[in-house]
Amino acid sequence: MVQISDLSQYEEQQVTLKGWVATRRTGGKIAFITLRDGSGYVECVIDLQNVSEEEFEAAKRITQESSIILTGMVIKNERQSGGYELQVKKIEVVHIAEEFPLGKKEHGPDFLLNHRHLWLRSKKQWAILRIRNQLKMSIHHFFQDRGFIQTDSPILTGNAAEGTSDLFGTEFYKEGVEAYLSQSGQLYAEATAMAMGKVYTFGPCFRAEKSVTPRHLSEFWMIEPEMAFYDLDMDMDLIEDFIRFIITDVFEKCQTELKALDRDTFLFEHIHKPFPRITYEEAVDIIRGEREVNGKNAITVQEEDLAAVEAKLTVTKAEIEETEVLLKGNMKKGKRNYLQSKVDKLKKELKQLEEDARNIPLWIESSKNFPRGEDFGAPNERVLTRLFDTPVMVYKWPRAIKAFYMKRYPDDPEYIKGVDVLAPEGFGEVVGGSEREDDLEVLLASIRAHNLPEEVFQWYTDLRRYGSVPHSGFGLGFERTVMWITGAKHIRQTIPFPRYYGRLFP
RNA sequence: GCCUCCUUAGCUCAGUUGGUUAGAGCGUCGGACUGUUAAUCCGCAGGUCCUAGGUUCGAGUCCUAGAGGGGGCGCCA
Repeated sequence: MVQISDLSQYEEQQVTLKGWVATRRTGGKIAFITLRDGSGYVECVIDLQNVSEEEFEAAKRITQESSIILTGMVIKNERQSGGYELQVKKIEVVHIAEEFPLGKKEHGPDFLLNHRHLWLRSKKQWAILRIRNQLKMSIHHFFQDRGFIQTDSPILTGNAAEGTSDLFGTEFYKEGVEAYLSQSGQLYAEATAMAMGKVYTFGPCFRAEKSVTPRHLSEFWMIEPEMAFYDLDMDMDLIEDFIRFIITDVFEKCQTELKALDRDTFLFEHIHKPFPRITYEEAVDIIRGEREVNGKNAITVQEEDLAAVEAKLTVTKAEIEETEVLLKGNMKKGKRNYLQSKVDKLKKELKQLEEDARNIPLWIESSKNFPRGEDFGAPNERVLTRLFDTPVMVYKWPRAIKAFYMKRYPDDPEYIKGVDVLAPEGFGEVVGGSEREDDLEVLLASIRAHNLPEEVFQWYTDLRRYGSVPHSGFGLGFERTVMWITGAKHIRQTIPFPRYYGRLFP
């Protein structure tokens, strides 16, 4: 059996392809079927000169997503997107599909999610899931090549790493004692690092947050490396190498997929540059417009964005009106369809622009009045990353807003040795990391200060009793990274079957 | 949890200050077409206007409640 992705090896040869009908167009004596087999897409030409009358008639009855086996010659044809087409000689039908619910016309998000099991077959979802696969392999390659041991944290745990409010719990193990689905494997990764040196986990995380947003799932995957004898600077060096490697590797290996997604190449063109490292306090100055970045001011940049949105709003409105006037006249059906779809598209853009025009002023206010000492909100992250071409690393955070296990600066104990990596183009946080507190007494005090139950952290504090060492690690949200690389507008597209508050099926 | 917008045919959407028999495109089905790539031509079918109340001579349109969905914020990865 030949895969579509390998067709270039079979030029001018006869092959048999097995797959599904992605699209089809029939004529009187010629028909076209775009066949997909999971490895790729190929246009197949069914010419009455090459097949029997019966087969041609059968071909005309083949519906979208029917499963078929085609035998024919592989012909080079520059007009086709893959460079090759199949001149069909024989058609075998495996199954004629019922009317497929997903057509060529655009669909709403809820309809698509309800048909996720079928939506996966569409070209963009195919491309995203292939990039997801490549990203996973690139991550493993990066760590494996550097002597890291892949390890697994338990998925069911008695430990709540950062509070219990957003955990899924069950009383299965002992009456009155909650077991939780893990929200992070970090604490266990730390223990494993003390045994193995450098480790990384790649496992599922669960958050019972009722957040229904384009960036949240209740079930997602996270990569959490943990390294013994690493301080924050070494951690940041590793993070930078890591991000640059995975982005570059995916970019090199997934050209076809990125093209199918119309992903612009801005990210990939700038990723080789050094990532700026700024402290929290410097970042606050930038957000509030009190410090400039390469001559760019956060407030004025947003005001310019708003002006641009408003200008575009006027232009779009005029264009819609103009097109609607045209539509009132007489014209051919094809022309009408074209104009109608243009209006639909413009109206959709208009909605988005109106949304932006409503929101940007709120974001500007949020920037101007940002209260020093607090954690960044989405608008603050957005404007900060808006000023850079590459990911930006923000380190040295106020102790009060970060997790209990992060190490204090010995000479500046109100700050901790933590880093957030914010992806450019307004994307926001993809990595959070820190050097861990390795002093037993300081750690215990921190656990108490956060009102966490000391008993369940007994084993964790043991790591500071038996050969405590400086160590660091970080966490990378896998779906967030897929979203970033693919440019997907919604995190729900980055995992085959997304789970979030309100969705358990399919 | 808060703010905001939406729910009309299988899908994406129109539907004017409340007024006869609710429209379009796509898709399906039937037919025409030898090179198509969402958008050639002709024709058929397809609707409890989200649900429950209310106002009115009359409600897809107005009011109230509920359900579902989108976007923003918060929480975060």
